[in-house]
Amino acid sequence: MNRKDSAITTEIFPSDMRTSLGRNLTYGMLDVIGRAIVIGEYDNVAFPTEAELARKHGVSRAVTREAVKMLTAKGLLSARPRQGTIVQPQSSWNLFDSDVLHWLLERKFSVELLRHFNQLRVAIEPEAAALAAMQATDAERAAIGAGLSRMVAAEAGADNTLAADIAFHVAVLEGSRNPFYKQFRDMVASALATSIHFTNRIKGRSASIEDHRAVYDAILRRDSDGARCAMRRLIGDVLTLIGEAEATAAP
Amino acid sequence: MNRKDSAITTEIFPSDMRTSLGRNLTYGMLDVIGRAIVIGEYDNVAFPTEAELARKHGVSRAVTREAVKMLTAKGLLSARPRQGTIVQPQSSWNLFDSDVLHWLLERKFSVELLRHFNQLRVAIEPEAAALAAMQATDAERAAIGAGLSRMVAAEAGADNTLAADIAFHVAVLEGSRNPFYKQFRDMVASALATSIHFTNRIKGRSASIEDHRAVYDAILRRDSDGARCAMRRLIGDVLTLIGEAEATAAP
DNA sequence: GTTTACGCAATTATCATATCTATCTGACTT
DNA sequence: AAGTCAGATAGATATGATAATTGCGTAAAC
Repeated sequence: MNRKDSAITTEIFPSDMRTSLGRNLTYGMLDVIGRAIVIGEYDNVAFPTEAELARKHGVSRAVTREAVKMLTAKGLLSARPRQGTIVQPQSSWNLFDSDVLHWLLERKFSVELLRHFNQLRVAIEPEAAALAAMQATDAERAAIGAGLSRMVAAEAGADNTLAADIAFHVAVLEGSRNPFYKQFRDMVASALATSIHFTNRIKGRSASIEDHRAVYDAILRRDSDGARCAMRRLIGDVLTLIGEAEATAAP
Repeated sequence: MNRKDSAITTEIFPSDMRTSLGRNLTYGMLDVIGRAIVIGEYDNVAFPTEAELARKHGVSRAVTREAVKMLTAKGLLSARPRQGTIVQPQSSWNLFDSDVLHWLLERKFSVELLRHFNQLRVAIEPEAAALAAMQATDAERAAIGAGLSRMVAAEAGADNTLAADIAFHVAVLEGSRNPFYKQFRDMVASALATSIHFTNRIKGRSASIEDHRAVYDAILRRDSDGARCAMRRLIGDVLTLIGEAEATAAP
């Protein structure tokens, strides 16, 4: 079969496909199967065999196996002869993988997921700010300041609000000089992108900029406790809003 | 070529191979290549082509491709036609992948890595303890208590010290009822396994047990601030020791 | 002289097929 | 019961051929 005939090709190329993934059949399969797993399509049904998957999507078994292997590496699947391929429990998924994260967010908007995100952020980012206050280089401090400037510019309509917000928070993570903290880039970006629809209407942007500036100022004067508290307040506020939303929605 | 003839087979089967990985050629290749990348074997040399890798290790190209795809999924590699396969910068590696973590730790003992670990723990675990104090179920609280009991038993020689310590900290993470926190299982286990050699001699185990008990007590009485502080003290102590070690070693 | 267009070659991407190996099931034996 | 063996199934591996992509050098065009 020619590649042009593949079901995957017509299914997702070229419009729907995630840009961060490559543009070949293997990545297409990865995306389609990964999304289906996260959606829960195989929750109470047996996962297809390699041969079935290959036939259903119109690709070779080699391509199928490569996609399955990638999903195995991300913790979504495991495969054994005779038993077949099985979906792993969610607890073993690698939630910090940006593909997995993307599929999860794409699934459906969930306030609970947003709360989980921000419960993590409230642990990570204040500590990152504290580390940045102590150890960030001049260039890294400048990047944080640049992020703040972009937020100010965005308020005047000269920049994108979300992009500026992300730039600020990512710059703080970078300033921590700890590779593990830097890993939260994607997570923070996703959390902000998701929560922007949620918080936009509730609370004015100007107050938020003051909160961000407090973080920046503390980092500049190398006040790690101050930076930690300021960042904690920033995210704590969002968390409070989320809690209220859950309380009113759930009664 | 028969599987029994493969270089991988003699290279790593059956003794050296990580037990968490499967026992087939693909996982063998994954382990060998992943380790080589993390060690830095390809830092200033071009990464081999698929054909070369396959020939060098005596396996087929299909197996090689599957291993490369898994490493791509973990962020260590990227592949494009004509350009070849290239090692990604460390910043895009997925450090929360337990394989990557394992290769990193295996590389060589580094106080800096241990510090990075514990700088993350000091963010995560106190917050997890605070969440557990508020939301953990009775069963989860009991699991934390069981971990503490095992630590006491270990002191009397009736249990393994490291395993008990890990059980306690993992139970706290589970008690947070947040899937993102639960992801740090492997990281905390690795950090504890690594740091046990480091802290054992410096500070008595009994003091540590009292610190752990303080966390447990706070969680039991649903005192989230107390749990956060107690856990923070626990890990902060380790961090201080690491800092002192770096200060005396560096100059 | 600079830019564009084109074609070659290298490398990954894909396919098809055959065979091997691990493991589950169930029957058979002890 | 407990152990052993045979068949069936699904993943694991090998092989060789073809397709698609793209970096790069070269020639043509301006």
